[in-house]
Amino acid sequence: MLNKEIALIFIRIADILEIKDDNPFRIRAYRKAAQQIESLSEDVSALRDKKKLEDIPGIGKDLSKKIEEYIRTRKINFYEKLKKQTPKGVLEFIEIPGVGPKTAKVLYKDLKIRNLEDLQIRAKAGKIKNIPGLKEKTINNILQGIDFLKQSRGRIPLHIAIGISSEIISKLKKVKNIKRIEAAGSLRRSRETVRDIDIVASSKNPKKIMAEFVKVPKAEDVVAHGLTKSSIRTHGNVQVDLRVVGDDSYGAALAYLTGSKAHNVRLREIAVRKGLKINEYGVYKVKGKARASGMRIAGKNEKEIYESLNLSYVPPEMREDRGEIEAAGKKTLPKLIEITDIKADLHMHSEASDGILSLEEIAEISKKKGYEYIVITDHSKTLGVAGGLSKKDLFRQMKQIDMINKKMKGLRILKGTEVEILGDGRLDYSDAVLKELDFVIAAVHSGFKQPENVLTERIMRAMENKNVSMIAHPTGRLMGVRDAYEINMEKILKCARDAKTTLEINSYPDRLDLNDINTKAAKEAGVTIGIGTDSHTREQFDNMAFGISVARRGWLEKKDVLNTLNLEDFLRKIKKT
DNA sequence: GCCGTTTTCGGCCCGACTGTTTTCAGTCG
Repeated sequence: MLNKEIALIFIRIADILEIKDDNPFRIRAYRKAAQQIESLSEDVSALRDKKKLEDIPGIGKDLSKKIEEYIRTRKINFYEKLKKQTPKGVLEFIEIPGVGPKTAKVLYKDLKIRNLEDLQIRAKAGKIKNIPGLKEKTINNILQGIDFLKQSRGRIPLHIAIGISSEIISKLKKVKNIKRIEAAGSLRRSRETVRDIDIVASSKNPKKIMAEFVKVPKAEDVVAHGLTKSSIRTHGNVQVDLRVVGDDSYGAALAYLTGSKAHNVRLREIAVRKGLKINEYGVYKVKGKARASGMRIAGKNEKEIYESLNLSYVPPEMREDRGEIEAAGKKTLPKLIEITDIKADLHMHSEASDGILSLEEIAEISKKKGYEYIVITDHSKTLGVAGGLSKKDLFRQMKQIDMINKKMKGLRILKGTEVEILGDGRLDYSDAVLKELDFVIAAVHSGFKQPENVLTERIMRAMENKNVSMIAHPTGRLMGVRDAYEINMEKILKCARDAKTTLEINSYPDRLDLNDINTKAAKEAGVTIGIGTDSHTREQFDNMAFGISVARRGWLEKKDVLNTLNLEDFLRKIKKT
């Protein structure tokens, strides 16, 4: 996929143009284009072949030419030229919190500082002097920002962020006069990682809330402390922002802080066209030409904000400017799947392979979860490191499951496996063995570096096997450890649909695989999705919520997901003949 | 650089907080 590479280049171009003080709208055009390209499920090369590059919103004549140039030559001349004009270290400067293009420019142009190290040394030595706008406090902030950047580049996983935010929210809920409070931002949109945590609250006494917020035990230091807006940094170096508004503005503030930015900009553009103005306090009728605040027509809750624009309410997970605005205008938004729609967990490991729970324990917990059925899917023999089951072990487990099912009421355990897809696409058990099972998951755990066509063929061969019901974690990524392996997703999706093989959303927080974008593409291709937790321990059963988040971000409805079916329909649906 | 039921040119979303100012620029979301 070249999409990511091209998106990154466009972001870099925007960064450099910003430092060069170029036309801000031109800069925005590059950023918007990058965001749209990242959201594509189809490879840009495929779109180029169909001559559809200019159909991408935000891509016009010029940018489509640049994309074509990159596909052809793996380079964009314009970018290469820009890079030559800007020292590499300078681009790092704008990643420092509190340092933007203007300061970065001063640092390299007036002070001739080349990189982060250099900056840190000279700032510490007190050698940054006599520069307008750069006094002691700012320099201190820059030094702190560098520390921050060095400690934690990048984003934190969603589940960690949820832990931090719920702890802070439960503390603040106890403060007198607080009316409503919840997490907003990318956390509320359930992005797989978040950069910082945004919390919104309503109260008659914001000052009091602010005072409590900046001294929560989690706070390492206070980044900003204002009347309605404050930021802290936690011991784990995560920034948390709190915004407090009056209760009549709560919905507006929540929508504003939930974003995404791209989604909000679209909303505001629609508002302008209707003679309205949206800010974090509400929706206002604009009087005459003056932008002075006119009559307020919405703001108490999010729903009335969308209604004031004649749009359906958009669930937070969809607010990415990936077509939801258009669908909300046409009132054709999908009714997203809920966690209560789930009737089964399709992917679970017992102590027989690398899990720690017995079959009985798994059954007990699953019953408590309200599931109607589950599938036990231990590893197959070749995956020795994970205690893969020999054929003999597998048959023993099947017998054991029969016995438990006989005794147990209210839950049916199905016999399954997570069978290895071997290097050449053969499976780790013979068809004669596999056909004895109710539900077969096949997965790749080796040979990640095979060339794209080999890996794609390998998975397709597995999908075409009559006994294979589902492919687990289809792209193999492990966040923070390794990227997805190279496969041709378009071919995989087509094959999955034709072979009637389900693709998994693996709910394990480091996997979330398929991801949101591939999930949406799968739905559009007519592929059935199954959601599994890949549980090895008791706690991991709860990860289903993360799988549901991905499904919702991929626009899935109940009918798109295999394990929302009751047992009877499920068994009928997975028959491939 | 993109885009068009007001336009192929002239628009392009909106406000809070900080630090260093003395009325505001820079940064952030």
